[in-house]
Amino acid sequence: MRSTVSKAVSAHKGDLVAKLRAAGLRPTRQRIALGKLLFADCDRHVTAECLHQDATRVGASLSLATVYNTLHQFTNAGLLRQVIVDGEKTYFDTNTGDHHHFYFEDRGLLADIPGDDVRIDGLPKPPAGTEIERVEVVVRLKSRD
Amino acid sequence: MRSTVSKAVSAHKGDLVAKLRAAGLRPTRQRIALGKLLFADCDRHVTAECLHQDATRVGASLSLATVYNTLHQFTNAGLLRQVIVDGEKTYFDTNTGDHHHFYFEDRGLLADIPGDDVRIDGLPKPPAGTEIERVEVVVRLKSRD
DNA sequence: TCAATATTTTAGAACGATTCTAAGGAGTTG
DNA sequence: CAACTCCTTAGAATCGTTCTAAAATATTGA
Repeated sequence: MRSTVSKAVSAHKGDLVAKLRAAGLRPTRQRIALGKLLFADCDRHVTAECLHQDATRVGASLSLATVYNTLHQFTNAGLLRQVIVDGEKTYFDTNTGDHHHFYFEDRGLLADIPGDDVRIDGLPKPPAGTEIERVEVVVRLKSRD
Repeated sequence: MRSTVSKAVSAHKGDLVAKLRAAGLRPTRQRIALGKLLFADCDRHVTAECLHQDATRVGASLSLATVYNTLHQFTNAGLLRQVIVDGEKTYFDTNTGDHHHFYFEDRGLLADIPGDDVRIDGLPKPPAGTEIERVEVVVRLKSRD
């Protein structure tokens, strides 16, 4: 038995390697470590900085530059999606499906709103020569005193 | 009838001074110059950098730091609204009413979508202890080839 | 009007997230 | 294993934005 970390991690190492290969990315130690953190359990919303901390905490030693590179490679491969809600930092969402977000401004945290529940009507058609790439809804929340 | 939008600029200097005073801001040369650029004609979506260029172009000489300060002061006073659609830079919108945006990703430009036309249904209620500050819809556009 | 006081402006330094560089390390293929 | 290509990395560089503290300007009251 190799990994004591969990009895049933949802992303087996084999799956992850296949996933990387399918994306044209070599399954390096660093990418596997990050992939495990990102795709093992439930959906996540991470920044480069916090993923780097996670990795360090788990004992994987890799540079911040690698985290940035990897997040972008994963995003280009369609494994992640970038979410912009805050001018300071960029978030990456492991949920690449159609959905929207709650943003907790106080704490700088994101949470998914399932896309099926939300309907948007009355959008004008896009200006000539352009087409819609995506419609993003962000519900900005503040904590109530 | 005070303002003929045409030859007379819609924001008379006097109005602007009153507006600044009402916001608790002294009507300095710099704030008046920026106020004229921002509130004179139609709604605008500016970045600090581009407003600074505008000001320079018009012959008002002020520092970039002042543009930043002023944009934030105007925002705090409710005269502007901040829009975040791009990790690189922050936009300020002279339309402070309820409305949404088209974002032209190629060109980095924003355009208003009147809020009345758009309806959003099926939003879950916010988590306990929080309340909605604002719901923002961004329609990301790409130019069609 | 002028002096006294409070606010603003500003140049330049500082900052923080992100990207770049170029050199060494690691995965792959035969 | 050799040869090749791709990846990682430390550190420098970038860029938008904020901070600093000193000089400039607006306001107030006499």
